[in-house]
Amino acid sequence: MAPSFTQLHPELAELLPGELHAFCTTGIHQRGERLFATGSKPVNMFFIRSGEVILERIGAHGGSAVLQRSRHGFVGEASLQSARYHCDGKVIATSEITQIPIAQVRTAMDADPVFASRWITMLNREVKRLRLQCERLSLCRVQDRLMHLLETEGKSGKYPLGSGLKSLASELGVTHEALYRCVSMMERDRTLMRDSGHLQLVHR
Amino acid sequence: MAPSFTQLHPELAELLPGELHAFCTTGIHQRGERLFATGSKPVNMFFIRSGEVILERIGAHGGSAVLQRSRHGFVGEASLQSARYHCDGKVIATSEITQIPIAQVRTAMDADPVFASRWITMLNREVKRLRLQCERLSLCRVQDRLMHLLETEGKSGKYPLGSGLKSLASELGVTHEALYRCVSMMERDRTLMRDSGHLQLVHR
DNA sequence: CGTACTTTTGAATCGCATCAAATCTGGTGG
DNA sequence: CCACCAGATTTGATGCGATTCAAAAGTACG
Repeated sequence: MAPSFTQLHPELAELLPGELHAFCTTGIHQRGERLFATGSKPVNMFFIRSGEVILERIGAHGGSAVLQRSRHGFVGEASLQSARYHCDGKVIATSEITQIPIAQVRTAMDADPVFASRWITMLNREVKRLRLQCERLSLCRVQDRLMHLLETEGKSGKYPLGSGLKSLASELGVTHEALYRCVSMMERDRTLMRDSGHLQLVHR
Repeated sequence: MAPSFTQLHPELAELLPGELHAFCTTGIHQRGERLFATGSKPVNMFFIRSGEVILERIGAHGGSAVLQRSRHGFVGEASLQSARYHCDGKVIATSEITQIPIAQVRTAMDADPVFASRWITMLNREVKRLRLQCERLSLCRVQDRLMHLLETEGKSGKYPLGSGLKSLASELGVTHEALYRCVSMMERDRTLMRDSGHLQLVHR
């Protein structure tokens, strides 16, 4: 990871007050890298410009669950006021990621009400997205979950795949075999189209 | 619903700055009442002192999904900056609920950085709870979901039931039959104890 | 060209949804 | 007080769909 002084992503630049920009460092992270580990003390928060990162929790029985899969936006933003991380942050595709020191963010937020308000807006969005994800996971069949995803997260049914269907499967909480079968069945039904890196829902 | 001027719940009184207290009204709501409906404009947010409320989304195909089941704390807090509700708020057990006008909250938050900071703390907690719920719903078997709930939400494995197992079932995203069977099986296994209104996980 | 990973297909099994029906419960009105 | 009703609880039978295990083929990358 080589920190550089690239221009901040517009979305991030707009959210963060100017005096924080200098504290941000942007770098390339490779697949397999861990941004943070369960139990460690949060120092930075992360903003994904491109690539793919998952939040993963390792259960007592060894099994792992993906809490979130993110290809753009904040990761670990809830660590703002946490003493410890409650999950792992893992890079699963080469990613361009901006690090922002938490302490500075906290200071700036206490001083700048407008910044705090924007931050609350972002958290509200996140809460809604998570509620939708819960709704999705409460669906029984794989096809229902996939269609729910395409309808709620996609743009008019079009949804960009990150690093393949396998990672999507874990986000949907199903095995990759089940998702592969579901996709190919929907393609045969002409309910779904798959072109390079995209899923497109076909309304009929 | 008869608004009264009861003392605010301590948790709420601590969160809200003093000048907002006067705008809060607390009342009793009966089962079946709707606090708000999908598509309507948010005017109040709600704090549950006791009882039980669910956030429910009605799907296009008519099926319903419970986004959240709450017996204490805020409901509809993400509506702070929303133009419309994206789900229904339904009372499913006689509840004591405090209403707080959103406009006043917004005003107070812009003026009071400490209040904004406390609000962010609350939202961060909510985000974490939702991530745990997603993790839970990504588990395959009913028993795994139930144990996950008892381990993460309960106090040393003890978890209070609200209005029965049926409502718990919908929170876990399974049919009530499956949950009933799972509970009675775990009781036979001596993995779980059920006394009046409580589930207690037995570690062995 | 070999290695690691994804994608794909197959077969067997298991757990849950579904449909059905009986019992139990608390609360309401006669 | 009792009959009655709505909803919760419980048990049973059946079928579907996903998991699981296995294996082969495709693909990216050093």
